[in-house]
This record gives sequence, structure tokens and C-alpha cells, in this order.
Amino acid sequence: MAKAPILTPRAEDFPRWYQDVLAKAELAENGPVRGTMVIKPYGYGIWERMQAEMDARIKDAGAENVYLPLFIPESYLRREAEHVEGFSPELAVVTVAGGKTLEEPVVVRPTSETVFGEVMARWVQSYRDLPLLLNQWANVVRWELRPRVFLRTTEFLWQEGHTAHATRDDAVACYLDFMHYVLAVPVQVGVKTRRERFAGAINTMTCEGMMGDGKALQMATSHELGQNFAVAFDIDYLDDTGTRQHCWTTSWGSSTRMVGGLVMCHGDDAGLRVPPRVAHVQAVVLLVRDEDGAGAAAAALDADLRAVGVRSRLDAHTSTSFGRRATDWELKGVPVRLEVGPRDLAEGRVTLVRRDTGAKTDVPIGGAVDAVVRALEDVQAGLLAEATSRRDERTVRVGSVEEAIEVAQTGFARIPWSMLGDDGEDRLATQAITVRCLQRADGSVPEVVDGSPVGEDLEALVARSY
RNA sequence: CGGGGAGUGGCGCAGCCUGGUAGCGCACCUGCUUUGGGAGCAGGCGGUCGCGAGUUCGAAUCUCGCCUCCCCGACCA
Repeated sequence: MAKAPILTPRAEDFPRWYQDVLAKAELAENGPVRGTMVIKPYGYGIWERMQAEMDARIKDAGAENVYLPLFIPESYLRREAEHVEGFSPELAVVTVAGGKTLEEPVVVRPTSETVFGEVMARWVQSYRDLPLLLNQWANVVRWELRPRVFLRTTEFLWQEGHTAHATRDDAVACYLDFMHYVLAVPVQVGVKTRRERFAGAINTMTCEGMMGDGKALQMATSHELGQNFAVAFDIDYLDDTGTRQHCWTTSWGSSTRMVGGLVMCHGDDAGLRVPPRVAHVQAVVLLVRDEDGAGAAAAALDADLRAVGVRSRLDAHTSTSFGRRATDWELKGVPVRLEVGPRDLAEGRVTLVRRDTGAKTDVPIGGAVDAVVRALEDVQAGLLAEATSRRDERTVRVGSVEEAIEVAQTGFARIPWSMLGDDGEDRLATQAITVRCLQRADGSVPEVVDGSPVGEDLEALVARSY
């Protein structure tokens, strides 16, 4: 008799499946205030891995970490007209504190361009101070009407980089490598259209990933702020001729939304599948029954794995049935599982199970550690390959807005930008479809001049999105 | 803000119409038997039924008021 599925099948109701995975894999739950989330140890462990990998890349790119305040004077936001206009609907504002009504309300940061602007204005005096490359890890608050855990929460954790340059300069491009190499999510990099641009930027670039249901998720962004914030906050320097100049600034961010993207990109009907490089538990040694020395053998394998740097965990909770524990680790998406029981030991072997394919193989106990290390590499590559082929199969080049709407029901449509334009964007919007980004025909990022991407071969990547 | 629902052990729900000992599933605790794919049986812990007033001998249930939350319609990591 077939048992009821543990999770809602993805094909039946994808959003419900997503909720089920968050609960069953113990990633997060809702907080007491609508839109807030409690990130549980297993979910936070994944975020910590993301932070470690991102932080290393940010530092490689030359940026240093700082911490700026959570509270921002309301007047700061008003200094950049587009910025305040864009963010005001989602601001949380403190008007009472210390038992008194504040003379000037204080805003809980929705992002920190304004405080960075004020700080940079003081720190930058000379062209010798440039470029100034800063980053901070922080929480931010944007009051959400339609929250979804990890994907769109009122408070979220992120990394925000802020840089100042003497000339218009490239933003840091470490996201692509991180998404591809660590998260195994093949992202499309392009520029946002005017209407999707960050409030106050002259150009916004985005990394768009395709989820398991063909919808898009913006997984990171980077903004060229031009001289807008430099003018508003007097971020000036003296150049080598002694002339006062405005800086050019950028900002770029990635957030806990990536955890949601990870779930929706790699999860299957049996639960989460975590790519080994971002897995906080890479392998679990699952003791079947503690008989005939199986317990000692399992503990030894776990220790051997950790000795070679595999993030391994021993599950010797034999008071819980084997099947239950196997299912739970599958829900959590641990990439590789080693099953150790008396039956295996009698034959001098253990059972290795790959989470991505479900394939089971018997390996000699002496070669188990090497087999796990190899399997981790295979799972990493397998997940990337699977996500890439899905993206490629579901990305279709079209020649009309009607076709684009059709294709966007199941994936991404590529349509010549000249065929779409502002009117086309309106037509798509009525179907809940948006232009995710603009690219050149070869998929490269176009140049942006005076706020508009240029090139004869511009294409719009359109899709439904989260 | 406009339309539709719901508030009952930790979670998911029934009971309300027709007032009378507060119930079920999951989870949790104890014991025994189990353990190679979601264990079984037995016994247990846990709830001033969203808040306030009213009707009544008696209110989860009927009446009135209030509060909160959820679902569907414009922008954002």
C-alpha cells in the first residue's frame, strides 16, 4: 500500500511544497510578527556557509567589513529624492523611544546607502582615498504586505557592499562565481529595465535564477548609483590637480533570500537537496542497528570523514527506526549518506547513498572515506547539471509578445527588446510577467549609457517571478 | 483600503445548528516488543474554548460589542 507523501508533490502545488520543505527540513518558521521568521539551526547553518563563501569572495575583491547603525535619521533618506520615494511605502519608523516622542523620527534601515553616503563623505578627502570598498553584514527591514519565508520577509539578513570611485567603475562581480560554484545555481546576469531599477540608481544589474517550477528569482543585485548619492551626501575628493570632484558610488547585495532560492532550485519531491559546498552537513553516517560492532565502526567512519575535512555527522539514535531517520536526512537534503549495519560489516562494506540521484552503492569499508569525497564532488556537479539543463530547456527565444506570454508560463522567454519596449512591459504585467533583465543576444551584460542599455541585439528575458 | 474565511492542549482540526462531564489526529512522556525505508501495543501529561458584557439554574455552543489572524487584487534583496 502506498503511503501518503510526506510533502505535497511539487507538480501539485509548488508553493505548498515549499512550505512543507521549510517545516520538515527544519529550516525556519514564522515569527510572532507577520513577515518575520525564526531561522532554525539547520537553516542557519546553511546561511552561515553562504556567508563564509561570500565573505571570502568579497574580501578577495578588496572590500573590508564595517558595521553601520540600524537606525537612520529620517532626514537622511529624504536627501535623495528617488531613494525616499522608492522606499517610503515599506519603511518602519520609530517615533517613540525612551518613553518620549522623538523630535526627529528614526527609520529602521531598509538598506544603508544613505548612512554609507554620510560616512564616505567624511572618510574620502583625496583621490588617494579611492577607491573605498566597504561591506557590511546586517539585518534590514522592509515592511512586506505579502511575506514568504526567506523569499520576502519583513526583516532579512544580508550583505551590502558600498563603494566609492574616482570614475565610473565596474561593480564587484563575485556573485556569479558564488552562485555557480557554491550554490550550483546557473544564474542569468543582466541589467534591469528602468521600472525595475533600484531607487536612486542609474543602473541595476541582477542575477536571476530559475526555480524548479520555471519561475525566476532575483538572487542578488548590484547598482551603479552614478553621482546621485555623491551629490546628495557631498562625497567629494580633490583630484591630483587640486580640483574638487564628486565620487561615483556603487552598492550590491545578497540576502537570506538565497536560502529560499536554494530550496526551490534544487529541492525534489523527497525534500531539500543541498549542494555539498554550501551544505553545513555534507555527510551523515547512519547507524542501522548497534550490533556486532556496527556502532563503533560508524563512529570511526564519522571521525575519519571529519579528519579529512568532510562536514560529517553521526546518527546513532537507534531508538528511532531506521526508515524514519533515513527519511528525515533525505528531507534535510544531506548530500551523501553512509549506512552502517551489522549486515554491511559482515561483508566488510558500507552502503553509500547519493541524495541527488538516490543511487545506492556498496563500498569497501576501507575505501568509504574516498568514496564519500568523490560522491560529494559528483553531487555538486550533478545538481548544477540538472539545474542548468532545466534552465536551458525552459528558456525559449520568441518573436512576439504573445509567444513570450505563452513561454513564460513554464520558464523564461527571450524576446528582442526592440519588440517589447515600455508598452510590451505593460502587456506582460497584466499576466504577472516581468522583464527579469536585459542581455545581449549572446547572454552577456550590455553597456548602459545615460541610464539606458545600448546595443542593436538587446534581448529581454521575461518570466513570472517570486 | 475593497471582497471571502477563521479564532478550541505545541501543531492540525471536530464539537456550536438543537446550551448540560471539552474531544480526535500528530507531537510529547513511561513501559514492553521492535529497528536494512515514515514502527506497534498499552498507559499517561497537557486546554480559564480570542477578549468583554448580556441571556440562563447552567454558555465553546445563544445575543451584542471589541480584538486578532489568514486567503485573493499595485512596488521591492
